[in-house]
Amino acid sequence: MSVRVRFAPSPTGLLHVGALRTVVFDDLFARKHGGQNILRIEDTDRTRYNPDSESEFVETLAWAGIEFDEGPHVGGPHAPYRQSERKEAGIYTPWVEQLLATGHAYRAFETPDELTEMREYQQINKLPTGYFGGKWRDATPEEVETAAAEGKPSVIRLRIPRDKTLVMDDVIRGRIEWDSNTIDDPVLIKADGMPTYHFAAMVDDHLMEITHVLRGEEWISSAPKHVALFDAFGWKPPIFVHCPVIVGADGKKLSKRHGATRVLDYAAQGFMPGPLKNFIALIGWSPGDDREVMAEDELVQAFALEGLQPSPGRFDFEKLKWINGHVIRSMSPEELLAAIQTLSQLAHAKIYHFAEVPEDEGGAAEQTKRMARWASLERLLEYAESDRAYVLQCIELERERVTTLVDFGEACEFFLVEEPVADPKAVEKWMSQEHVPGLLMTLRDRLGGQEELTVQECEAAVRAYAAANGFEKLGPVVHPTRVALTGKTVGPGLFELMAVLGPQRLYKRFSRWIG
RNA sequence: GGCCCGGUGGUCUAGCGGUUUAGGACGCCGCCCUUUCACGGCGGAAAUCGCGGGUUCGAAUCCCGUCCGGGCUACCA
Repeated sequence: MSVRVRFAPSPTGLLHVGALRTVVFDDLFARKHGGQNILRIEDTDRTRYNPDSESEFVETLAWAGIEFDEGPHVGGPHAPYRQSERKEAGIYTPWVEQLLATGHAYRAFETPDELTEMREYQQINKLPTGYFGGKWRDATPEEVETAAAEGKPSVIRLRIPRDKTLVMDDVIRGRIEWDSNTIDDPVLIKADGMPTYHFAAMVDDHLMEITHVLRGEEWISSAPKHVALFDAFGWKPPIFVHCPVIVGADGKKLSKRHGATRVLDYAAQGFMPGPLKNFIALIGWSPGDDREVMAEDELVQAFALEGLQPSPGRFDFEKLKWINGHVIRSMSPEELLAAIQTLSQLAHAKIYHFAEVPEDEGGAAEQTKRMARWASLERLLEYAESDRAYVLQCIELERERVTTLVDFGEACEFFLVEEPVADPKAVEKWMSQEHVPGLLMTLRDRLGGQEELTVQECEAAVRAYAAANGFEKLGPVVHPTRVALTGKTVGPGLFELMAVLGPQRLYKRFSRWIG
């Protein structure tokens, strides 16, 4: 039987990096085995439903380049793929009836208040909390009928068998056992008629012929309920793979405090899908050897459940930056320009850079910075429309000193503006020396009038000046020239940058500094 | 409180009883390259493998205990 996995998010909010990693594993695993990856929307909680959530998922997954073989947007043999729609279609009803008929499930008529009271009593008396079947688990059919006739709202619970050992074989951790007496009876159908996760997800996994369930380790605790459900139906459970969670720098669950958790925020900041997925896959998984930076195909080939790790991993932003920059350096200027263009079309990218920033994340100052970064990037793109070749050369020179796509905007800025803003410190340090006006004039006269320039010509001119004026080291010649041309003390090699700027820009920029 | 999961340098990890003076990567430090910053190269600091007991000729690797961290304990997923 071919491998079938599913990504089953609940549309309650954003798609965060932890969820992305789960899909990445699903995707890698399915592709490795030529199987199918299915998207299923678990929208059984009406109170937490967020109408924007599904489009967030779609946008994020599209950005990440993860495609599904079946799902709400591509259809498939097991449609519909939204649980609310499946409920409407009556898919769950016969299965509940079956459980009721076979005695594996029962109706319970407690009100929420009664349940709260019960839980408080259990906590005070240090008993395990949960519904272990007070009056309704063992109620007579007559009692149930009476309550139903009175129109009392009820839920349907699974009757967890007593005095049994419930077993789940987890691929990562092996066999895990529970004394069934410690497992309370889970609600299968809520009073509003909607199925719970416990019920809908398991029934759907069975109906959709899911072979492997990859989910977060926070699900381990409810796994015995799930295996009991499969037992009740007499179904063979899927293979469970409980992936370790990704935590923040403090070891706690990843949250806003550690920076972005929203995948689209990373996209907006100029991280590319390949490196992000690569990086994230390495938290909790390893190919078993020393490989780290891998191409998509290589990742697919290398992926194996055996490489999964049981312990939670931390999200190391520094390493993400490294891998993103590393991949940037392996790309051609054309590919980079295309990637920047794609980024500029990502709706969330612009939103991110203009959105108000909360005080604890930098506030207004940070927002101003982001807006400036975005403006620089747009300027780069705009310039590329009129002089694509020039922009490509700029990208090539800056490629090895950026870590994200967005960085290219500010990195290339001095190439693109008429008059680069000069860093006052740089000016103070290099421009007040006596020889500077003469130096700039010499270079301007020698290079500024040419048709075009090669790197060699630029280098020759600078070296000639140094030799003619008795400079043994190039520094005092190079630095002022760089400041005159770029306004900065850092950047690409001077000769390369001069050649790219070209004679006309050189002429203008030198002239600014000559009386 | 109960049940469950986890524990190799700061971080991600390799390791599955002996070839290990515990390997790689990020980060950090230094050197080299060099006109700067970076990239790249080289080198370094950094882990008594949570701790304590066993088992064994031999344990990070197996067993038990213990501590610490985390999850669940909802008519949420």
